[in-house]
Amino acid sequence: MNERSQDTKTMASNPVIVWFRESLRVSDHPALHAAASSNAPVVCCFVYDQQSPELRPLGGATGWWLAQSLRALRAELRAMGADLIIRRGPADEVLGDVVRETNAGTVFWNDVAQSGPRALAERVEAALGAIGTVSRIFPDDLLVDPAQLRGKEGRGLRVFTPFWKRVLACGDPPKPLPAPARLASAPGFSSLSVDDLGLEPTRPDWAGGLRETWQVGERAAQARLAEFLDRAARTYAADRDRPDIAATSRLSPHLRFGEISPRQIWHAARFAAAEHPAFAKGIDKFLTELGWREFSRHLLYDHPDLATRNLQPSFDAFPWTRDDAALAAWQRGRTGYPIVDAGMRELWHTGSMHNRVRMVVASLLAKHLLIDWRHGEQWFWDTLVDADPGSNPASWQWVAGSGADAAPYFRVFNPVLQGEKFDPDGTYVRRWVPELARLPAGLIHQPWAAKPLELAEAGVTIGRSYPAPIIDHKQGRERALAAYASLRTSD
DNA sequence: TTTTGAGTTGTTCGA
DNA sequence: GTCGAACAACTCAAA
Repeated sequence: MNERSQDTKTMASNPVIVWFRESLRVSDHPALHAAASSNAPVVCCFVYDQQSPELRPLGGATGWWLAQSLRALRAELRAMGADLIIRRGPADEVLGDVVRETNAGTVFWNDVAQSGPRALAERVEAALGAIGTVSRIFPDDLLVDPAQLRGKEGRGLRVFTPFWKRVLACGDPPKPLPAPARLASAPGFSSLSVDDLGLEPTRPDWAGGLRETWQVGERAAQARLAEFLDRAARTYAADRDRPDIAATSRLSPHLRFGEISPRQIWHAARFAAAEHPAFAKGIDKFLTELGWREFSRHLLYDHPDLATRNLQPSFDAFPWTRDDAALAAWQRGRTGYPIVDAGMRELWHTGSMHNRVRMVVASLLAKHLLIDWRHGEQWFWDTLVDADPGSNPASWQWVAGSGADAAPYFRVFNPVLQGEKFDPDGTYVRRWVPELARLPAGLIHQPWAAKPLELAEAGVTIGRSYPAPIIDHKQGRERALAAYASLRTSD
């Protein structure tokens, strides 16, 4: 009886809309939670917007991930009694259409604390306001609001350690919200299918490796976090730099699309550290990595053009070279440096690369090859499933030396030493560069130094089955140091 | 306001 | 093999 009258009342009220942006999940989703609490029918809407100039277009790999993530979200919502309405077009126009179709009085969404997405959201809010619709916006994608974390002269902090101390001093972020048990659904509005968005490759189908590698979606993200905290967090501090060991959380693409929130990660990690004191060190280190994501997005908040402009203006005079052949060799994993080639091939196949190796490949491109970091950033943007608008450009600038708290110019990675130090048995290289698999560990990171007999036994011919180094390390290093020195004398 | 100390992730060289 | 110093100077944050 009660239920029935409740239903009648609910059906009578106008629906509300939840605009899904980056938070492709149902738990700890402030906008969805608030919409569900209103007891009105909920229309969940995703707008694929390639037209609004405020948004950076997705890369290929993130596009593929988005398609999988939308399917997972739609399944979650259907299990709760609602559907996901997918539309395409400029978000302000599309949401206006959906409001008119549904007669909704309120649109809820989670904030994305970046100037582009915020500018778009402001246009949406204005368009909705013009037709008498209320917008309700909730903080979501960061632990701390960048506007609340200011240094002198109102600027954002540009050194990581004080930044992270300030974030920690803010105390725990809000506790994660539960997923709504069920949603009062509004019936049948037209929707595109995920296939209609054309986010997935057909010919050639380059996504096979991505499908093999990843389980996409909120449930997979939660499972991965639980598994990491249960097992790998214990050794994380010691092993996180080892690409040959599965020591990292691999949560970054899930975070990128908000399949899991930073608050959920924070609280789960703190809980695990309290349960297992032996994990505390690893977990602190892990949370620091969450801090780098936070730091990068705060930088992006203050510097919307982070992906295109040097944070240190002195770098505008840097003598980058143009070398399309070298860039292509780097992209394809044919530089002749095994650790670099392994990383670039891992990237192409899986849409990801171990963090340590990202630094090595980036250093080779920007320093040995003197190729503008923006080319590397764009390649990563297109090929990484976790390509993040903050982390990706901030990290590239960090390696190149033009960024915040950046690596000093004289820090040029030696790809042989890095390989020997972090992939000591050559396991990682053997996996991704199979033509070198039969070389012994002592030679696998510098095959050109092997004796003819050793190469013959391993079936390797330098220059034929595997390239000679694209540039001699010592020579490349000296050239890089000279280029960086020119910045200081040029003004 | 001025001063002071510090700043994710390295490499090389020479003792 | 191991160890410490040099590799620069600057910007940043906080006392």
